[in-house]
Amino acid sequence: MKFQSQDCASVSCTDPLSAHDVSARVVAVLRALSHPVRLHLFQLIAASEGEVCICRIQDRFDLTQPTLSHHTSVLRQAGLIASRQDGIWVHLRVVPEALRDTIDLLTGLVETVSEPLPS
Amino acid sequence: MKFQSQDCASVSCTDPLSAHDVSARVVAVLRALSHPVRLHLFQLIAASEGEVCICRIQDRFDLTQPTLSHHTSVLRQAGLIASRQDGIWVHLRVVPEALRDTIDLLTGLVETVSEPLPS
DNA sequence: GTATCATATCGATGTTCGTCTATATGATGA
DNA sequence: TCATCATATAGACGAACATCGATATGATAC
Repeated sequence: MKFQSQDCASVSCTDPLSAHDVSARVVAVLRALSHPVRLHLFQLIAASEGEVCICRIQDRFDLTQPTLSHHTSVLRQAGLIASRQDGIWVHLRVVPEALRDTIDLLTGLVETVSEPLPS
Repeated sequence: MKFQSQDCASVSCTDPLSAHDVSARVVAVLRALSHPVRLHLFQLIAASEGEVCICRIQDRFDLTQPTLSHHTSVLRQAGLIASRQDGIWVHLRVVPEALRDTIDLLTGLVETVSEPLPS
């Protein structure tokens, strides 16, 4: 008898509650933070009281000004930070709500695994 | 008088508790999950009871087998999943501890912002 | 007005990533 | 042994990304 063109005997996997658009936004946030410079940048801004001037951040990195500007732009487009113009300077602040969905999704995944047998 | 070659009058930003190696691992985890296919893949595995056979996952994606194999490899190298060989088949399971540091770091960032004036 | 500053944008370049086809690996059944 | 299966690996190729130098933008001081 030929080898049955069959899958293994394990149970099929099920899709977790759709929410495709949520996943898309979460992916965008994860992508924005998945670069060492941007994660550090975000940490610096978050650790500041309220907001930080970009000029105070530049010398923390061994990168040119356009490169830093690019990274802040990525964070801004992901909704993770917002900026306020103050004369010549630009002050950055974190938008904490932007992380909510991401944290919730990751936490949910861990909990799903920890409790494999929901009654 | 010339324009002072000076920074703005805002306060300097401070580095949050070093932990450079933690950040590096967190970045690796974020990178691994920052692709729609891999996030979905991870969700499918996490939503399964204990583990899933790869053969059960393939048809959920419109991708070739080598491409899926590549993505599972990325998740495995990030420590997010582990695999068990069972004859011809390979079963995948989530390693929930791998997400701990990442969740903690992100949660910490949000809390830092929410409470701008620690006494 | 002009000069000078902080920041943003443009365009180029090398590197990394995602995907594919083709093939290898290693296990199973006959 | 040999054929067939599930999965992994190799190599190629185009797309996306990180970085840079050069330049633009727009605000301030004179």
